Amino acid sequence: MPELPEVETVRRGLEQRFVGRRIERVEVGRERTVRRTSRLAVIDGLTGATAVAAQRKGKYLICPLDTGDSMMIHLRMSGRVLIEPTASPRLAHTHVVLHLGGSPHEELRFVDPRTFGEVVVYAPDNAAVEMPELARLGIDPIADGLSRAQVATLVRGRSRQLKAMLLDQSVIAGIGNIYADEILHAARLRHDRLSDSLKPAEITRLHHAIGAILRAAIEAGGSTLRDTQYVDTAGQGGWFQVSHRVYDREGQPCLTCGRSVIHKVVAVGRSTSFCPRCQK
DNA sequence: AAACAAACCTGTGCGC
DNA sequence: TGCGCACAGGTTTGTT
Repeated sequence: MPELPEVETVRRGLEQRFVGRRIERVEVGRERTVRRTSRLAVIDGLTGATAVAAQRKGKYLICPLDTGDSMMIHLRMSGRVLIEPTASPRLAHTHVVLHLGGSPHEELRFVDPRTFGEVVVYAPDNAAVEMPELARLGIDPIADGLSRAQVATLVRGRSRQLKAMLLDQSVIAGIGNIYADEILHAARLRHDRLSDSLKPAEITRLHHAIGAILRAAIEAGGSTLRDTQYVDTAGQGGWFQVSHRVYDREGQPCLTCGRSVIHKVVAVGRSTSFCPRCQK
């Protein structure tokens, strides 16, 4: 599912192929995708506008517009942003279409089978009211940078299970289930270790793992799993899944030590995979 | 403060 | 082969 590396890959696609192109016409199919505001608000807010940048905060995509408003897109679990030729057939569950100016004739398509995703047009000056969750986001390890000292502060300031802490967007923004498991494996730490129990060397490993895993995943264009349909704006999948060392590898040998990878459902009902030998 | 559950959806993959 | 059902997951909200 789209987490920081996947969303960052989409952001780069928007930067290259969406920013600077006037939105000539807007179609909103399913109202649920624009439930935050309304069909009319999104059509009015985007028609004639041009995105001046493509930004990312955690898993949120934000495009400031030349009108002064901003467009927010969240992919949630099954959302996709595709930029495709106007003449090409649209996928099922295409809920929002932005016809782009210039050539070639292309349109931005928001596709989302499970309809958890959102497209919002809001006024940045009023973000505290219209997009309150943005203000609650914690540090983005890539966009903001995350120092070892900051990680030390985060883990010492609370007594939480590490996986729950990594998944908490108000602590660190952008990590989801896949990268939480991969980061913890790389750091050789169990998901249920309490944050305030980490020794200095373990904090160092956690800090390093967060940056290393996320950067490698971005480099690989994210993870495309067999059951998910994550693709970038050009419709291409990522390939970081071939580098997963524990996620979705239940019963297979740990690539570090050979011990069978364990799978269990932990807090928040999230499936979790880890190596019982490498991770302590 | 932290853990836990439920809710929102629908395509997929499994067991029978 | 066909059917039904558990499952997947990001985030918010409410409860323990």
